[in-house]
Amino acid sequence: MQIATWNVNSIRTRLDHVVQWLQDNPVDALCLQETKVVDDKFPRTLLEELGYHVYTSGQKSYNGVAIISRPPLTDVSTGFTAILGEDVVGDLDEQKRVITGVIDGIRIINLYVPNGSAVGSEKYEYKLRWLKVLREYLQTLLTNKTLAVPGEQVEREGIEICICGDFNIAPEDKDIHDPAPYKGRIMASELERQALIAILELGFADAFRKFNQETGNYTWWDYRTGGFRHNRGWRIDHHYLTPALYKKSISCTIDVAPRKLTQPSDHTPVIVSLSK
DNA sequence: ATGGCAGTAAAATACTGA
Repeated sequence: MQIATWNVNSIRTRLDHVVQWLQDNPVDALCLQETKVVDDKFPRTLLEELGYHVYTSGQKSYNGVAIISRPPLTDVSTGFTAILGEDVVGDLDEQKRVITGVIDGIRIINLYVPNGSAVGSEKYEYKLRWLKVLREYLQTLLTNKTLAVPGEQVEREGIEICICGDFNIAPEDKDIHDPAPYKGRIMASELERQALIAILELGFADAFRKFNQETGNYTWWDYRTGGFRHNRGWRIDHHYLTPALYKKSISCTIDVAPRKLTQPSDHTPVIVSLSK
């Protein structure tokens, strides 16, 4: 079982790259972020012709997530509200950043965590609030096995979980090419890292760091500063696994090839492989 | 300290990203 994550920065602009990549890397599931398109306009045909099922939660211009899955997903839901209810979630589902479904007993949760703009900004507060609700969402999926519908008990599938996506957080300084100037700044601030740790303490582990402890491994490079050419990047796209899946993981690799293409996304795919 | 580049919506710039 291979599960990949890739922030494509517009699926319509990057469709050729995604189709080519899936032909070269026939993963079981590909989680996309920043699709930037409403569901009706999502370019699904070529992906379906490759033999994939397409599940989307999109909006105009911004955000948007999708799961491209070879077997059909079961128990698909989008947003936090489906699991937590409106009272807890408030307006957080207006931005389309969450989609989940189950294959082979594994719940895949595809996330596009808010960027947060700058520490101290309104968007930063939104990011922290979003991460707090994400923790509740994951806790509910891990433990309660119930839907948020009052009085209704629903047995949920897929208690083993693979969270993946664009977290917009570098967990450690070694995930940043040059951490010093970014100390305390967006994607590296203490409160963001603490919020991520609080989530991982529910029982998730970083698949990539099981296999590689080195710095210099990045998943995003800034368009503006020739970042990729100089490998001035950040590792902000992650897979987090529950213990049984973590044990079963046999590799987690960053594929830098798509970042070298013309007109690339600023992110590149990350793939986790799980043994049977 | 700011902008660099890129995508979207829309028709020129404004907004957002990270």
